[in-house]
Amino acid sequence: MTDPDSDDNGSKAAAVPAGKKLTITDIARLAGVSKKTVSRVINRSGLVRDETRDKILKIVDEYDFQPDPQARALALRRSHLIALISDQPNPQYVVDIQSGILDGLAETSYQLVVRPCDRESPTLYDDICEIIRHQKFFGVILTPSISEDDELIGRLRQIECPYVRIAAVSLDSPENMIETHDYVGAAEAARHIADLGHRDIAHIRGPDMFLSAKERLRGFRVGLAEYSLSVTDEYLLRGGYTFESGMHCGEELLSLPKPPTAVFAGNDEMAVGVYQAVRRAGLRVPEDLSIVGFDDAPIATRIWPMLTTVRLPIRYMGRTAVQLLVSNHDRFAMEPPSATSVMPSLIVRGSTAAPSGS
Amino acid sequence: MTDPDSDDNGSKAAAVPAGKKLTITDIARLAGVSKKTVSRVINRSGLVRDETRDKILKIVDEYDFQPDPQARALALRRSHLIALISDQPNPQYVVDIQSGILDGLAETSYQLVVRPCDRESPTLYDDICEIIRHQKFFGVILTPSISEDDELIGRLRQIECPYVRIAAVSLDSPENMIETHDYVGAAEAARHIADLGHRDIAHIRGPDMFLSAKERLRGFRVGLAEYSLSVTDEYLLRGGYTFESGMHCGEELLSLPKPPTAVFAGNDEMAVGVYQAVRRAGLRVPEDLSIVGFDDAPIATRIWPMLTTVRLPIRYMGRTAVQLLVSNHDRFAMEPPSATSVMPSLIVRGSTAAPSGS
DNA sequence: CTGAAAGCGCTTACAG
DNA sequence: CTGAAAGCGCTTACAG
Repeated sequence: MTDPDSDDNGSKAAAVPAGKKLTITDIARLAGVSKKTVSRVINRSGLVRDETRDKILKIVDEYDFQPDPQARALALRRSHLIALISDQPNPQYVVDIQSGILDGLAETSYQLVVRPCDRESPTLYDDICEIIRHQKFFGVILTPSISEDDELIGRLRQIECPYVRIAAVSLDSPENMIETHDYVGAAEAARHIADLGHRDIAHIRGPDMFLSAKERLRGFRVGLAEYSLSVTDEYLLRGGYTFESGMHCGEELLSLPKPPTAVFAGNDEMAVGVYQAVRRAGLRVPEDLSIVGFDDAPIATRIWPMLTTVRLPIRYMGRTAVQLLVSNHDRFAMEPPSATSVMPSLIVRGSTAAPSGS
Repeated sequence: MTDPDSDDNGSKAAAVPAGKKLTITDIARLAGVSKKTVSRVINRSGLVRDETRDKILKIVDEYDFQPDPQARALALRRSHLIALISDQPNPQYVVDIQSGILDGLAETSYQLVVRPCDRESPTLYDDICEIIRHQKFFGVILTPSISEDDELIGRLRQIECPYVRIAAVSLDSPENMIETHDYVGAAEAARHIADLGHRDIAHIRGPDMFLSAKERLRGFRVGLAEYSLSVTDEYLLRGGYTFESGMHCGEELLSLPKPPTAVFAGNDEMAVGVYQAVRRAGLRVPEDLSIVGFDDAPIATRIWPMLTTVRLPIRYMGRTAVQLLVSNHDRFAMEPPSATSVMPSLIVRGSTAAPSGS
């Protein structure tokens, strides 16, 4: 009655209620040390005798003790919540990135919170900073195109929020970047098209807001240049990374006095739009027009003929991003990733062939 | 020096540091009441004089005070985290459900945590219960097919975790269900096909694990029965809700001595697989085979001809699910949804036409 | 190397 | 209707 620790069990050593979760106090009592020492072991703050540490770790393991996330967050003023901040329109990209992040987070106490955003919102920066502060997010992962927004990054730095940006080129110091080198994939696409013998080659670039649009165009030009080829002005169109814009650009290209024999679309959505334009014109892929996309979206293998495209290891990128983020700021929780840069690869399928004239 | 409240500001009323966030103690001091009274107002526990409440609310508004989520969760033993537990293979479904949930959560302090799962995992139930207990999730939202798992639901009840299940039919008491009535959509598909004059009608059903597969078959049969039609055994195939399975079933149907003139695929993925089979056989959609899908996935409008299919308001379902979940257990945070049941609708496009023989 | 005290920002009985 | 005390389960200076 006078011992506050023996609330629902008389015996001391066995004072571990079955269903109830242990606290750091229970562990301390079981190990015969103070809470502070247990805390030190859990947080690997060193300065604990090996013997003491081992004894505590044994008990922690035995009872599968995990510190309460909310209590910890309250005391540390920092949660174990990681937010994915994204304005990605491609659902497959979103799901793959999430899967990758969750792969990286498996077996840890970190949780993934999803925070889509809209770059058009006038209160975007304030909203993001406010939620980070209020929820005490451990850090955030940013995908294109919001990852390319330097003003947002400035705000994140200001509130000292750890972040990792996923983008086509390096925009930041390496510890904050996953680079996807879209440039390289686009150059590969160019070489493939040139190798097939095409000379009248078009490109439908993505919107200015996406750095990837610029990079894919740049890489494509470099790849063509290796064959002394280039994209002439009338063959260079601008789409919006949407199916509809791809279709319209496709129609425009096909209505040219001399239509191109091959087109590299900035992403698969637009590439599929070009298929549509080809069909509507009563023409065929790849006989009348070779098409290359970028993304390797599911539709690339659903459509007929299957789309030659460039693949990015998106799930792997998610895993790497979270490893980078966590290992930078909690080096005991996670190993740093072996590489922070990934390479796109060309997947050749049925939508590309030699031009029929050749 | 002797007043602990005046840490970085001498004046009392203005003792509100700019960047720092206010706590309930600050609000109490500003309002000249105790923390407990502020807490009562925030939690709407009544028993506060109107005058006092108004004064406090005014200050809460003025300083935009929001209680600390971790402190609250620690004291209440319950967080404001809502988990989406899902084994949905369709990325568009996942993204749409998430968007809907986030719509419902906008302007609240609830956060969405994503927890994909694998029904094959032997430790699935334990893993889910453990994470719920440890993170003190406010509640969970379940999508097909995991939402159809009664054993999991039993475990959730056991640990008293609030949940909402999204499923084709009612499997639970109404306060825990969003019903999607796949049955109704499938019956519509049947009527449409029958109306066009088809008599040799096939169905590719989904896997047993999905209740939706059963319901879509059931609804389809009922719709056909209204026209005194039925699906004969040789025209009833089983797929796996995947593109490949749809293609194989399509090939099987086309190789029949008397192939069907129309097929209702259990989802769009399989429907697109049938397109592929038709093309490989050198035939055409819809001239040689009419095809109807289910989902209205993005690909439905990308493929040629565009796919006649059944649409479910998935984003709306997500919003409704979260409204139901939160309003059931925190009636001040959210209004209950106006309806907990949604209806599928048939979208007629180019993949269906009268049979060529007619 | 280890611990007692105070604190993170809330809420829950218990008084009054 | 309102408040002082204790507690949720952790960690942070500060001692020793």
